[in-house]
Amino acid sequence: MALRERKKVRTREAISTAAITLFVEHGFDQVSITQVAEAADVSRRTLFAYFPTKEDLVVHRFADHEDEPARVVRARPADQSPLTALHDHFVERLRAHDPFTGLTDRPDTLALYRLLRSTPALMARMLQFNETSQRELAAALHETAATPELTARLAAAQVIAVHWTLAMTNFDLCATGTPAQKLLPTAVKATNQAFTLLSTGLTPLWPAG
Amino acid sequence: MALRERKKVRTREAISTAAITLFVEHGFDQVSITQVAEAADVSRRTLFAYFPTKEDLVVHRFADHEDEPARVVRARPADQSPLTALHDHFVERLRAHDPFTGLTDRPDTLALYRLLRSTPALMARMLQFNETSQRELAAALHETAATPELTARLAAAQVIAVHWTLAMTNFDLCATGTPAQKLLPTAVKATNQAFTLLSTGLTPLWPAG
DNA sequence: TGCAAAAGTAGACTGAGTGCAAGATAGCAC
DNA sequence: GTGCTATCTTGCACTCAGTCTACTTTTGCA
Repeated sequence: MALRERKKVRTREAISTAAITLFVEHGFDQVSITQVAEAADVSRRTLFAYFPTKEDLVVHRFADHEDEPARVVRARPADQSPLTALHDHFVERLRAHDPFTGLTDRPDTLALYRLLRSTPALMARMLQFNETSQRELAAALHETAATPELTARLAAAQVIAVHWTLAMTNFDLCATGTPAQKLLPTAVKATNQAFTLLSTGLTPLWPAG
Repeated sequence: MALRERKKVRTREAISTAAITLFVEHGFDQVSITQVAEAADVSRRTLFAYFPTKEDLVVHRFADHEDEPARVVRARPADQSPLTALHDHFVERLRAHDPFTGLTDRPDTLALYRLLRSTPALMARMLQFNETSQRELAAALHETAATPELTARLAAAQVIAVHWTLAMTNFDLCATGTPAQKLLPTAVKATNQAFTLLSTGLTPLWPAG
């Protein structure tokens, strides 16, 4: 990688780190873009060349996971159902303590999550990621599992909604301070329950008409 | 109702109408708050007394429906399952051409929807409504259907996601210009399919492991 | 008619984000 | 090394959303 490229990566990282550090310490709304730029030792204008909005300074760290569900469905073995693939993958990421699942020990990741949850503007941005995930997952289901378009969209919406609910629930558990290792069994059980619910539907919950 | 109250209602309506008219005509981002205030013949500061943000000028029209799913679940007969109540209610609103379902003929409502869909900031705000709906529905399920908290949250997330998907699908159909009456059978069929999916789960779609 | 509370207004201010034009730096030729 | 070019960076001025404060007008009610 050339010097120019390396510098860009370093600058980007410096800006993001400075931003998150300040935001975590003083709150998202209490820190201005100008302060972030000063802390990262770049001009305000350069900061905007790297991150289009203030929110992106934080949420870009989650952008990689946007198309994860779609990728998982596309990469599954031919004889595996999409739902099983998604289920297995989530449990696997859970065991790896992937922050993507909401289950994590790392203090900086916990602080980042706390920042997200307590800042409406950031949550709104995260929900937009979910929309993208959903659209891509729907496409993947439509193309690889011979699912009609409307059905694929409905299924994708359900899966992503469940995904998000699980992640937020896991984070809330972690936020109490309990070590992730100790919470893993609970989290796995919740995941299994959630995917069973997706798989067998809501009728078993409320059998009556 | 006293004069003061009537005036407030009228002013609020005038501001909102002026805003939506301008936004529909020129686009949300192309119209400034100042222009809206001038069109409604109030000061900028007064406008902000009625609507906290620019987005709210548009989306406040949907705010009433935020707790509709929760209300439906709470108001259902004792022997009816929550899912049936939600299903019946959605079909009923569909037959009434309630804009809430995305199925509508009225040109101004269609224009409003088009505005929403083409403006990311407005869509983001709508998704926040969904979050609230979801939280309230979860509470209603937890309290009236003896559903454990996590289960209630998961179910609520699924229902609201499906709701939103149906509404957007219906709107997309209406946006082509077809009269709502003609689309009703399709929309009802889609709704039935969606609630069946919720009810019996995703396994029937992809039977293999 | 008079008075208190509510509603509206004017104008200055902060902070996010953009456009532009000039300056600094990396890559590459020679 | 020297110079040329493309890219990166910067400063400055600008627009617009949203807030604060202090002031005027209007309404409800005695």
